[in-house]
Amino acid sequence: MTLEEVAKLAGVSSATVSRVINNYPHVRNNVRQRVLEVIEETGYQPNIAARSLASNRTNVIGLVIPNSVSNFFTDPYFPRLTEGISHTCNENDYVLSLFIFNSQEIERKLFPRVTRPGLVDGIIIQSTGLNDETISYVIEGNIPFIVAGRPMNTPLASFVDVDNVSGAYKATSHLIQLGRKRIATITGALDTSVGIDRLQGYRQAINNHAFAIDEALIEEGNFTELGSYYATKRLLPLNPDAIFVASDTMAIGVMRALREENISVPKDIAIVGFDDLPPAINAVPPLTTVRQPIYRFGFKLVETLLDVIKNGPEPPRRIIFETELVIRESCGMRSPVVS
Amino acid sequence: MTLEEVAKLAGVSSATVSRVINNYPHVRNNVRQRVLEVIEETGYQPNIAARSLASNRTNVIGLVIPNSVSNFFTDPYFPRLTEGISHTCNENDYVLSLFIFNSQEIERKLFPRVTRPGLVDGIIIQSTGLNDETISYVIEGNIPFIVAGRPMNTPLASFVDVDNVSGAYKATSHLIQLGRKRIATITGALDTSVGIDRLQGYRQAINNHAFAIDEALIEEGNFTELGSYYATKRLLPLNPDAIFVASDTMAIGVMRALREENISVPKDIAIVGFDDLPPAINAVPPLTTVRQPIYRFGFKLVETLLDVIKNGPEPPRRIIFETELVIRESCGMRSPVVS
DNA sequence: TTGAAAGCGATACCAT
DNA sequence: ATGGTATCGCTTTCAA
Repeated sequence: MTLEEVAKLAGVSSATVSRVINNYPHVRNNVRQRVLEVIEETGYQPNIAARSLASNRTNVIGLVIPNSVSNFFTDPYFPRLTEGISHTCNENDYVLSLFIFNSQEIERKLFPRVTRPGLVDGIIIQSTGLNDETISYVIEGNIPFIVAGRPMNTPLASFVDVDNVSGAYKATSHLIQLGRKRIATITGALDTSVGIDRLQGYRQAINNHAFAIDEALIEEGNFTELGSYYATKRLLPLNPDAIFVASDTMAIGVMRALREENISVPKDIAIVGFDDLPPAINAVPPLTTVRQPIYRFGFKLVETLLDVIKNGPEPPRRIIFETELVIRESCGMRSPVVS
Repeated sequence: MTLEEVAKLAGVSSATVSRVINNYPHVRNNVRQRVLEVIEETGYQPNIAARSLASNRTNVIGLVIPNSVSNFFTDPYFPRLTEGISHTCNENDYVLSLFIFNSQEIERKLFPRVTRPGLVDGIIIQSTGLNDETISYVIEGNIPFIVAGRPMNTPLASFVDVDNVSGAYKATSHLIQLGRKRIATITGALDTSVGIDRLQGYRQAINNHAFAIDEALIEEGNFTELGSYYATKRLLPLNPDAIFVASDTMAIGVMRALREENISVPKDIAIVGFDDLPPAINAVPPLTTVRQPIYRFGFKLVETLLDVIKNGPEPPRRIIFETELVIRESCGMRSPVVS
């Protein structure tokens, strides 16, 4: 069943059918009705490939996960983000294609295919921070794109991010205000902007409250539960009384390590995480954390990308979401209301 | 840059360039070389939409998550599965499109779009068990498809599944052999084939070992951590000494509930989970569980779907993976080797 | 408001 | 082994 056949059945030209399908204004109402009836009866569906070829738009956007994003499958952050992206695509009648590059080899080989003409209208690329060779691929590909997370070394790129610095600042300041003195941090991977920014927020908070920063209390994590578990073990001999952990997933690992050593949270060590994903609520004790609007983040990525596709890359869009400290029990201060 | 232009630059016809690109045999070697050089120099990339239209193949497969799959964003099972699917698509030069339907309303509205001609060559659809109206949509769509998980009420569909019955049987039998007498189970959602099959395996094991089944010891869960947390609270008054939990994610919720009540695992209550995902290893104590080959599962889904696309739906393919009991500490029997 | 017709950029058949 | 060309099914001018 093609446009042509529908046109014939409705007794109009294929151009008119096309107009009806695409909701063009200047079609007489009874003609529109007749065409819609035929479409209904025949179950006609337009051929997407033909439409793409003729219109030079695919109505597909790609989500690219570079191989350097190591925690795509272990951190619930990404499924949640993907949900927001997918939902927003649906609402805009776009299709989402997923490009996950498991290794640098695959990435090198396959990346050029992502930017082939007639495949996608634009792409969302997960930021990886330093060494972002992926972003240079995209730029070469000469295709509209937007970065999820602050890209480094790429001043002209549009991106959506949360204010990781201020989020980490809030978390750390909170621990300071509760009277903690030896506040450690387990960072994210420090070759990512997220990891770097959250560490910077920690440093600023410590500095602003006139403590000296003890570099030994800074342990690099890698956004995994296991990594932070070991990082905690390394920290314990230094007797911290609080830890700001750069993700909820990592905070779970911290709590596991502390439980093994019979160290009480929050009495002996207070914990604040980052993300506010389900593991935070389900932790024992429930985790105080920095909430970021992940779903809206995904929504905004798509919305902004569609804007870039439509109106061009200039000027670069820079969208930064604020975060919110969610106080539960792991920081030692009971929340005034149950959250 | 188009085929035509490449042809002109190489001094051959567009048909020949097409042959070179698609690795046809009968092209003289020096001609092939010349064309490849021009492609290299110009950075030519074929237009996917045009190719799809002309060849009537898109080289795209769709992954459909019906709205009834409620745990897509909370269970690490799905990211892992998606990884396997994505990787296998990459290897076969296919693109993966993701269709997540968050609500029945969206699903009804959007499903017909998935099967529009020229969009995908075939789809993988996550099974939801009973009331699989989604699968009937696919069948109506008249497009090659394969079901992830055993479909119910759809005898003719090809599918890939794991042997959930025998997996649950192994888990429950293990608890019996360890001398547990009051073995409860927290099931998956019982409107899914996974939930039903794992419960059946539990029943068979109890029956075969000449216990009577105590229906009160069967609590329905919904594959979420929180759901099993509450299910556990409901079970405790019945004094079970073991629980077979139908997923690792749910087992985490069980352990949380037990910890709150100061009930020791495995001393007071032994636990066996299902899946063998990272949370199982990271649990305290490490979780005995039924391992299923999730990544290979994804691989096989794609491989089989490509076979269906190529060779037609008949006869229906039925692929069932075996499972393996992984003994850790939550069942009360120390593993002979550290795993 | 509608129709005719020229593309869009490949593939694949038919010749040679 | 190579070229010519019809064709895929739609969109989008242009003219009426």
